[in-house]
Amino acid sequence: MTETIKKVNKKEAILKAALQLFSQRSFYGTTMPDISTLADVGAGTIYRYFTSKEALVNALFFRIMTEFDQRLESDFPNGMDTRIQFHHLFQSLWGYVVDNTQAFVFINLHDEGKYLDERSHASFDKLWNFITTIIDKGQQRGDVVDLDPKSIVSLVYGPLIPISKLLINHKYTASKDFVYALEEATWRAVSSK
Amino acid sequence: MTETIKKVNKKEAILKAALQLFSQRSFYGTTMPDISTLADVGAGTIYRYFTSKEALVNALFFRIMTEFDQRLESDFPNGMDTRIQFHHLFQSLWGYVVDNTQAFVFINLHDEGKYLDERSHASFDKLWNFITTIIDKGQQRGDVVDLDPKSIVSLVYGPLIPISKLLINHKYTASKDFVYALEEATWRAVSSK
DNA sequence: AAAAAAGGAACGATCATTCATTCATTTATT
DNA sequence: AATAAATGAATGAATGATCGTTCCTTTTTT
Repeated sequence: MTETIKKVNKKEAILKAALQLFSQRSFYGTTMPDISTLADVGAGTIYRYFTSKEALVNALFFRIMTEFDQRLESDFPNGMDTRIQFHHLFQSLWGYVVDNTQAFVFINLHDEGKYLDERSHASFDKLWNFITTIIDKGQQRGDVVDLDPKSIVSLVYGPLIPISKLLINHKYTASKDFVYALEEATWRAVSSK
Repeated sequence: MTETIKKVNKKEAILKAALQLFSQRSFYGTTMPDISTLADVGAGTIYRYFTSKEALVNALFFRIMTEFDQRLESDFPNGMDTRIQFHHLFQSLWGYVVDNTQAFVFINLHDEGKYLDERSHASFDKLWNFITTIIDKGQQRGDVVDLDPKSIVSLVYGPLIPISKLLINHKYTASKDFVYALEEATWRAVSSK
């Protein structure tokens, strides 16, 4: 199975290099030779795994969004009350950004790119819709303030964008206590009480 | 003075076109021919006003950050209490984003670009530092929750990033009442009480 | 030995930028 | 006032560099 392992290694090396460069320099600011050099593969090898630069960015975007969404949706406390659900949402959101800062920067740098295909857009919408649904149910129970769900999702998700830039530049450290204090502050904004 | 007027018009046409294209397609995704076509000037004309593509993006970034900062700092209620200062901050922040959505998208798409010079970085830091100072003083008075100022600034500034993307796509309308309700929600997060 | 994978030189396209030239306006000369 | 000379803003074809991609060759695997 050396063959398969190598194949996987090459493909993963390309995706890893692409993530690093796209998150630092953006899609158009990154060249295929840049990626092949960092991945330590020949320029032509990339095209054995991805039909084009666009196909590569879409494969990466879709994979990252799917992993992100799974992290939010897995172990979600479906039966529990709103505050507990919010706790799970907030902590898994912050947990993902702390553990995958580069991926989160990549997402927010590219989510409006015209090179993204339908599948990529759908994967982004899936995560956004999941958060919206949680907020929506909280509102139906009367636990979440009666505001446009889009605003509330932005209130929860938005702060992570500047935070992820600080994390990348090592100008921020997200300790457990820290994140919990921010959860409480955000809950104060979102709660109906 | 026809000459001067024409000069100003060309320069402004170039900056206007550059803002539109950079905010839609990013710096590297926009070509100089793209800009000259949209501005309705010859390709070489851009180089009469800006020495390079980098000089153009820096001129634009600096101008936009300076205008944004002036909007926040002008008429700021320096003597007043924290809640009133927060009201002014929040409303001028949202007011700017609603009136200059394209500019705000441009800022957040390019603020980490390696093509930005020292002057551009300083203009970004100036705005960020202004907000930080307001939060800091509120904390000293005991009115603002005792959290890292960077987190609090992100809590106030961050939500505007997804909101600006929704505004660009005409999927969000920011009415007066709406923004005021969000101000109150955000104040609940930020307030020490 | 045959087949698959990998490599990288080479290709046409397109990039940022340059520069010789045009042309409208101002200044100088009569 | 009329005309000629000078100016400099504007242009866009041309340039060298670099892009994404291809394809022939070499290496590795079976």
